[in-house]
Amino acid sequence: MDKKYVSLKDLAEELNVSVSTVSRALKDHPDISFEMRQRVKELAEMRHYSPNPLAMGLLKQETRMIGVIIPDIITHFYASIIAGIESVARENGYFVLISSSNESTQKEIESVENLLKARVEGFIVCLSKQTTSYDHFKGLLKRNIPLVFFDRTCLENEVSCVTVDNREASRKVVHHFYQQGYRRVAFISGPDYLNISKERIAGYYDGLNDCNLQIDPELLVKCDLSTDSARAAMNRLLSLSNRPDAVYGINDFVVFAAMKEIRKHNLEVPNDIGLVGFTDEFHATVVTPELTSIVHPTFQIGESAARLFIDQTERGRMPQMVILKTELKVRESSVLKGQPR
Amino acid sequence: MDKKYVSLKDLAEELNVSVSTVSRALKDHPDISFEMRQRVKELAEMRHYSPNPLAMGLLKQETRMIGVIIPDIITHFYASIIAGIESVARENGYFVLISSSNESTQKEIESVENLLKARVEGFIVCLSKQTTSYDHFKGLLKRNIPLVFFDRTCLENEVSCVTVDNREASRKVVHHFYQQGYRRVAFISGPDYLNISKERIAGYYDGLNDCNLQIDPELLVKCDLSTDSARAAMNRLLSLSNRPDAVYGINDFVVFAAMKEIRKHNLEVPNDIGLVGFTDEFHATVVTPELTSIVHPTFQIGESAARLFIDQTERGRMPQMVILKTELKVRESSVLKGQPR
DNA sequence: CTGAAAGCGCTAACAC
DNA sequence: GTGTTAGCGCTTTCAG
Repeated sequence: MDKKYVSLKDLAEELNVSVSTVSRALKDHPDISFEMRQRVKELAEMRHYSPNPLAMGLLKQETRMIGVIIPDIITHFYASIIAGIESVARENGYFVLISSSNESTQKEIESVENLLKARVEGFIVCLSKQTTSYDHFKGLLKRNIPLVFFDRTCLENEVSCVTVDNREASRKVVHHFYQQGYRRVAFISGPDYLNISKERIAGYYDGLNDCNLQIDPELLVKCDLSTDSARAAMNRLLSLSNRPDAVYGINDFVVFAAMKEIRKHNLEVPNDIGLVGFTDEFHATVVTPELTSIVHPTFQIGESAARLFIDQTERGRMPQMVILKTELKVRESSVLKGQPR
Repeated sequence: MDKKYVSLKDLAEELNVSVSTVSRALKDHPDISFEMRQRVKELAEMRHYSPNPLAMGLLKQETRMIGVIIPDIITHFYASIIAGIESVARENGYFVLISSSNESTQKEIESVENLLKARVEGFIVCLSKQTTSYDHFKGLLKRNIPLVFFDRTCLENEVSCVTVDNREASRKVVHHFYQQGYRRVAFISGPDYLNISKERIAGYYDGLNDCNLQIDPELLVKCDLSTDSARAAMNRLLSLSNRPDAVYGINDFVVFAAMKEIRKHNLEVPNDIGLVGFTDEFHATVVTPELTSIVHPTFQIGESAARLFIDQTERGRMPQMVILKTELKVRESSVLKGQPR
């Protein structure tokens, strides 16, 4: 099989000039005569020349590759963020190498190592839900390798992060429930060490306080974000002697599980129990009743993360924090059909 | 900023030997003394040496990168296939570069060009729904660049393809409807030039014939796979003087749209109209009633595609066709609650 | 205005 | 056993 790509050398030979002349001509170096530039460019065009990124990378010590580590790629939330990252990356001439941690710290560490071996220039990461030790990321910082976290973050003081106004969002949810006439608002949260859990819990409390609702520890339950544990959490709520009349879930996935559990108990959404989710995945509009949810600006999260990354890599910017606004999209699952109680 | 990675040269200098000695020692070349091998390996370990893939790629003219082009990354179907591709790729030391066509032929062509510029070794592709001319892929074949299609395929005689038993699957759907007592089975298909449309229509006819149901051209409607056109298609069916009592959709997405339209007309699933989808995305179990659907073995599709790719690249295998089995997962949307009619 | 040469990190053929 | 050298494709001094 013959060579697949033409090199500068090939062009040079064909034109009977040196490689360096060709190289310069293609970059419009002023030293090169106009005529020569024309000739070179013409031939390059004709032969479909494209510079070999490997050679460039080797020379410049840069690969134009960004390593992205996410818990998984099949959740709409992450897929959509990746789309955002990709779009900014592409605009700036970067490629994206994706690696899934499958929510396992072990695989997350491996992902870092593998991507490093591939010589990515830096990382954009959403922590696995298991991860509580951050040594593998501290190592990157020590080596001055650019790093950006989104959604689930850590080391916030030293690393660029992109999140949403989790606390404010949660507060809005409680307000909304209150306005609809719900009075016993429960929250199904995630693991305590995750920033998103902490922030959303804080906002939940804020909201309860704002509305003069009593904080009842029984109404704050936790799950590990899996379907099973979400169901279990919902069951705990349903078995309370004084069960909630509204449930807010840390993400839509959890809420879908809760919804099924509620139905199993022959209770009805929204009249017996109001329901609000977080993320607003596509499915939110597919379920019946349609799910009220905090809209996560997923694509923009990706875009912001990529932009922070590039700022850091190319312009040496200091780490910064970007907090995006969310919005409560009210649908059927939290709107009382009868008169508000 | 100092150098981020240690090179063979660094190791060589530290050990006062030549670069080639180090290189050979690390590969357990028999020429090198056992003692030297030990010393070299030890230091390499200590310094976290990892070979520079750019240098290797330049030398060997290979990048170990696979270009993957998909209509989009946020649909569960594609995301899940990518996960499959990635898993096999990783096992075999390949990286995956993903590029979305956004269902546009133009962007598909650009994706090919960009990935080529990045020097991917070959492609795994699912055609955009717009694509009817295949010149950009023929070009790859001419240049002997490995190519594998999945799901939406073309050039089947010259290119490796991974699909599912579309025809058989459709037939099974019609049989199922028939057994449940449905008699006017409609099919919402996609654009005619797509292989998946053709094959599923063929199976739909097969099924009707098997069951001695009359083929009524009014019951075969087409959409461009968008929500809007799916809704329009469903509306056409609902406005028929003799409307269908069962609807089969070319994918779940289309069926969700149809479901909404049915509800708008105050008809009930499954009693007024039975519903079956294709793909079995996660949402299938989230909607009410839960959706009966053909289970698409998405992860395996990805795995197979990647394996075909590697067979072709590394073992020079001829193009082949892999057809995976599907299964009908019966849920609520197609099971009559009252007595079968 | 253009060419020669070095070097990015690595391997392999060829010395010795 | 180990070192030397050339070369993969490219840019960039330094010469001329």
